Formats: sequence, structure tokens, C-alpha cells
Amino acid sequence: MATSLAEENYLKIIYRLSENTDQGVSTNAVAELAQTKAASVTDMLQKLAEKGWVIYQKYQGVRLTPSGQKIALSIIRKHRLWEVFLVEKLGYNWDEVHEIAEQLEHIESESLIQKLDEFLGFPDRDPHGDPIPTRDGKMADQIYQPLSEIKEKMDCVLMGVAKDAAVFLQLLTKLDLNLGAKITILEINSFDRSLQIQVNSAAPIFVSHEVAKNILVKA
Amino acid sequence: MATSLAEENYLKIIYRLSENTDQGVSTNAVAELAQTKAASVTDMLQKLAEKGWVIYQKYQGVRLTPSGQKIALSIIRKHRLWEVFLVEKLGYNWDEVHEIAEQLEHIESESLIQKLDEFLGFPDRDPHGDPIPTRDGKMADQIYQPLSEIKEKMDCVLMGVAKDAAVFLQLLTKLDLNLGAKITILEINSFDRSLQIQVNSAAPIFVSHEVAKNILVKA
DNA sequence: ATAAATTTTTAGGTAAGACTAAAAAAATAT
DNA sequence: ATATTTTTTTAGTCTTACCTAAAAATTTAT
Ligand SMILES: [Mn+2]
Ligand SMILES: [Mn+2]
Ligand SMILES: [Mn+2]
Ligand SMILES: [Mn+2]
Repeated sequence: MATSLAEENYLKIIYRLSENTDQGVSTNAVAELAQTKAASVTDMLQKLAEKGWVIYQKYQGVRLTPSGQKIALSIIRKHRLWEVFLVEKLGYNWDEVHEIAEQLEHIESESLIQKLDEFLGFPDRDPHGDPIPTRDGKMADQIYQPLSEIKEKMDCVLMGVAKDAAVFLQLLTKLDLNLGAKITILEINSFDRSLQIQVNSAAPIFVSHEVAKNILVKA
Repeated sequence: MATSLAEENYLKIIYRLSENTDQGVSTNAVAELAQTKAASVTDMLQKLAEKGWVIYQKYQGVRLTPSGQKIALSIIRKHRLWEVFLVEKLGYNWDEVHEIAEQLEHIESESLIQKLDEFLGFPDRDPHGDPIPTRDGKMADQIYQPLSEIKEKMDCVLMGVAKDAAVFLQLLTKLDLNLGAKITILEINSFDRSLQIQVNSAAPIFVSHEVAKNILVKA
């Protein structure tokens, strides 16, 4: 069955909110991400349920059915492949591509995404370190951990980010914290949990706990 | 002012119908290309006129204003650049790209189309030989002429097509009539104006007047 | 010049996807 | 256990872009 742009965006949002929990997703949570009102969300959830893409019962929150999940993953696949294209082929920075990919992810053509994947050399992570779902809808787990959970004195490598916001990514770029950067944790301040770290053996810098939470690393 | 997808498509259609005439474009002509009803077209023309993109007076047909023309040309520019991308970079055939470009042409990002243009090496023709409007909205004239207007015994080179339809392009491909093909007109049959031609010095073939009209060549 | 045919516009409706205000249910506090 | 607060749903509108049927204007034929 064909999906409208609005439906695709809702399914993607429900998918994202389901990732960290096995509870149903609340109407308000969806409304916030969709930048719309709860009443509009209720309308849409009823429609998505009729189409068989979500399980929805009044006041019980919503969850994706397998077919709804499949649609969400195909949109995420397209989003991430286009992000790779924008960075690798067109020379964008990682903080500039999300909004454009939000549009490109809705282009409908099986063959297009197939050929794009091939053109890009079948990447398995996007420019933010997020796994790209496969053609048959399997997504690798996020195997990296937040920098905030690494112990003092440890070395690690920046593999991704948990947040796409341009302001955040721009801050990282300014601090030379790019994908692949080598990070050494010199000290964790117990007062505010901020960290003193060394990036690629340069002079030490400070980052807040909030920043460290959104940086994904491998030891 | 922002343009909706429907508005962009209408402006593009009006542009296309205006190319061959300096008369206003009729409601019915627009309706046919838009695959919609005349009543819907009237509605939209009134809206486009309010936004200042067309001059419209009841029963008098419609024509683009300079700002309407500018929008139309920017959509056409995007359409053709994406077609080049699809053929040159992703390996599509020229008969497969139109529908996908119809979607891609509505992606909104100045920088994207700028970078795409650069990535493609600033092409000035699309895979069908059509000129790509420049960034500031100038489009080169179609300098090629229909094969149907070439005299007997003359040599020419296939530079483009006047029709994008997949069935037509597939026929050309089957006949080895690709961009750059060398064509010699052996004979024009006065009965039905069909032509006997030689393509790249291969065995002679026949093409109808209808086909010849839609093949653009340079002598 | 008038009649007939065609084209175009108007009038009135529909579906999608949003909104506000009010009602109902659920969660939290006393 | 009841009252209060918060969340969610319902009811009623709005806008965009489409539709059909009918009316009006224009064009073509006689
Ligand atoms: Mn993104
Ligand atoms: Mn990403
Ligand atoms: Mn095309
Ligand atoms: Mn083309």
C-alpha cells in the first residue's frame, strides 16, 4: 500500500521512540517530535492502525506492527544512504546533511536506492556513525557506547553521535571531534561529571557531561 | 514565497506549453498535461495569479510572469541536473530517469543543486539533449532541428529528443538511435513521409514521420 | 445572424492533515 | 478515597487540491 509523506514521517518517529523501550509510545511524545498537536497525532494513529501499520488502542500508546516497522526501516535506510552521498560525494559537512536527507528519504524508487547503495560502495554506517538498515530491513545494533560511560585514563575512538542537531555537530567539529578522532580521558570531574580529554594528542580540552553522553565511542 | 509541489508542477506545465507560442495557454491544455480536470485548473490558476506567478484573466488563457518563469526554470534546472546524475553516475538508461527526476526536482536546497552541478562537471545538456537552465535562470535555445526536416541524402548527428516518453526512448535504443548516433537519410517516402535511414553505417532501417519529428539532430 | 458545439468558470463537495476548545480518562497528590 | 493535574480523545473548523454537475462564455457551423 502506498504511503504518504506524513504517514512515513509518523512511522519513522514511532520507530525512533520505540528503540529504547518496549512500552507503547505515548501520543504526546509523538506530538513533540512531529512538531504538531496531540489531537492531530490521535487522528493519524487511528489512520495508521486502520492501514495495519501500528497497534493502537485508546490511551494505551502505540507500537509498530512488522509491516509498519518495515516501512520505517526503509525510510531510515534511504535517509542514511542519502546522508552518505551528500558527505562523501558532494562534500557536505556532517552537520549540514540532515535536513536535506529529510526530504530525499521520501523519494520513491526501489532501483534508485539500490543503485545509490552500489554507487556509494555499500556503506554500513552513515556520516554520524549510525548503522544503515539492509535492503531486507535488518539494522545492526548500535555497538558503540557513550563517552560518558568510559572510565578515566581510557583511550577510545569516536565512532558516532547520538544526536543529529547541527549546533551539536558544529561544536564537535570546532573541537576537532570528528569521526575517527582518538580520545583519551584524562580526568572526570565528579562535581558536574564534565571531562577533561585529549583529542588526537592535542592540548587537553573540557567537555560537559551532556556532550559526552552524545558522543559514541569504541574502546 | 514558498511553493507547494502542486504549484511547482503547474508552473512547469505552463512554461512548457508557452515555449512554442506567445499566446496565453488554455485551461484545457494545462488540464491534459496535469492529468486533472479543467475545473481544478481554473482554481489553481486563480491562486497562482494571486501569488503573482501568472497573468490570468477569465477565458483569456494564462501566461507566466517573470517571477513565475523564474520558478519554472529552477524546477527544470533541477529536473535536468538530476537526470544527468542518474544516467552519468548511477548508470541508468535515458528512458528510465524521467519519473524519478519528477520527484527529485522538488527537493528544496540551493546548496544541494549547486554542489550537484559541480559534481557533474557543470553539464549544459541533459541525457535527452535538452539545455539545462543556468543558475540565474537563462536557458539556451534548442538549436537542433527535427530529423523530419532534414533533406534527403543528408548526414546528421542525433543530439536530442523532443519527447521523454519511455516507450519512445526504448524504441530509439532498440534501433541503436542513441545520443551522438550518425544518421544518413537515404530516402523519404512521400506517401507517408516515413524515412529510410542508416545509423552509424549499419544496415538501413525505416522510421515513421512521427518518430522523425521527435528526433533532434544537427547537420 | 442564429444555433449548436465546445471550452471555461462557478457552485458545491470530498479527503488529508492540520488546528482549537471541550470532554473524558488516567495518573498523581492529598 | 477523593480531589487535582495531566494526558488523551472527540467534536467541530480550516486549507489545499482535487472532484462532478450546472451555468456562462466563446467558438464554430449553418
Ligand atoms: Mn539524519
Ligand atoms: Mn545520520
Ligand atoms: Mn525528464
Ligand atoms: Mn530530460
